[in-house]
Amino acid sequence: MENATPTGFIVDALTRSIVEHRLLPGSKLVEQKLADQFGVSRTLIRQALFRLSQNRLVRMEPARGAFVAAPSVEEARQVFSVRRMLEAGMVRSLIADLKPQHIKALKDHIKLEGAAIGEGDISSRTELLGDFHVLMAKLIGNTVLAQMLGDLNSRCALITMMYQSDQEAAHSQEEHIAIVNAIHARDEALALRLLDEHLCHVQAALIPASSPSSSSSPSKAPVQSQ
Amino acid sequence: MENATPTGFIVDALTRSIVEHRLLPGSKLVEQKLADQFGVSRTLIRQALFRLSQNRLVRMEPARGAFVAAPSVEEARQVFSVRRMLEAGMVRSLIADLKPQHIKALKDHIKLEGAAIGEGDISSRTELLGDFHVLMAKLIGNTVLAQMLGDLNSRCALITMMYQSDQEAAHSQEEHIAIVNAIHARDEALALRLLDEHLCHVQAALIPASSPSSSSSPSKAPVQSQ
DNA sequence: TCAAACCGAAGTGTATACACTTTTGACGGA
DNA sequence: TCCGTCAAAAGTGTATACACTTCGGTTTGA
Repeated sequence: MENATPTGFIVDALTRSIVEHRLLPGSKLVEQKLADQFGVSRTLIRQALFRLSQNRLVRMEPARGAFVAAPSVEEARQVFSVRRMLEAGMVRSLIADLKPQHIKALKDHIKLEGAAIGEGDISSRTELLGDFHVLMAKLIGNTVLAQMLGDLNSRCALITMMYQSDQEAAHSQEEHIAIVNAIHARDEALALRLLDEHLCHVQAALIPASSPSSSSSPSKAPVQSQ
Repeated sequence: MENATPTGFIVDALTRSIVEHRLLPGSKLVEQKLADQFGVSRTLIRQALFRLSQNRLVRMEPARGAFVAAPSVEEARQVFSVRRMLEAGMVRSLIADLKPQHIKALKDHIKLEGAAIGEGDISSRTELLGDFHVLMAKLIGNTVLAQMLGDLNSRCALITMMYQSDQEAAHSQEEHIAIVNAIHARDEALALRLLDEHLCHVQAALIPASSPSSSSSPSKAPVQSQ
């Protein structure tokens, strides 16, 4: 995630602010204020906002400005649907060409998760729980996939951080452990089932009073800070 | 694809130029020249180039400028791997909740493909053959997925257009027909097998003297126009 | 002859200026 | 009181200016 360019620095800073809910969904992002805050000109702020709008973390309305995105329940559902598709294929690939160091990397990662959960570090915990999935993509050597999963992650990290409780985080980690064990045993059917359940659990925990299952709910009125 | 904003117009125009190989991979994109050409200032050109670099159609090097991307064989392999994962899940979803109008939409689309292939309109043919896959995403009501597939498509359309022959295009369309028939028959196993084969064929046709199957080949030196 | 240093041209990176749009709040009439 | 109008303020959209980096070619010293 290291980004040396000024724009990259601003993008990272804003991403953190959004994901950690220091900027609430729906908040207006006024260019000049951000420019003053970061000590740069509007030029760089605008570049950063455009990049964030392509990540779907920010929504831009012509001549009206940039707002922190407020993903609808329906959008979250679609994102998780895509993740299930991607990750099923990923686990198959991983099992098909499994190496000892893969298992070691996954287990090491789970230890990190455990540490963050134990310390109650919510920001780091959310990041690590998401990175577990990105790590699998990297292990099968598919950087394209890894980046897509990373984007999908941050796209809904905003929701994750808002709703996920301590208990749910711990539960997520237990499921990660079970998945790694199934992979280790090269039990593809079990790993796929566990993964699908895991993603469904995460999704279900995020969506408060879920709409039945239908599509295209009119995006709920977001928080309108400022 | 309609985009009313000036930047969007420039992005679309450059995308077409790249995909249709009027701009060759590796070409340098000088901001002032493009600005003169489009009759706007460098500001808008820069915005467009940044957007294209996030699509991976353009690669930007700090203080050196923007270049038309030259995806490596390895990257193409990864993109197709991701597509296979996504589209397998998509076809399952589609069959699970199949409606008559879905079949109609797919068959209508195939007719369009046939027309473009008959007329030898290479640009339109490539676009339609790619849109077949996006259409399936739209039919299952997943716009997130549809957009991802669209991005993946354009990301390698550059390669597709470069290598795909008339014969291969016709072959692609025949495979589309077979897939739709399998979907119509709700034969999931057959549809999945045909889809996987189809994507493998497209991929194989694109990659000239493919590296065996291993990962992370050092990206080959691209065409260095100018 | 060759290589390293140098200089000007070309091009990118950032800041600023200004035009145009949207918002806000006050005023006036019904 | 309420609604429509209008003007000032705030904010976005685009162009331009200028500093800094990179690239090519020439000169200079050994």
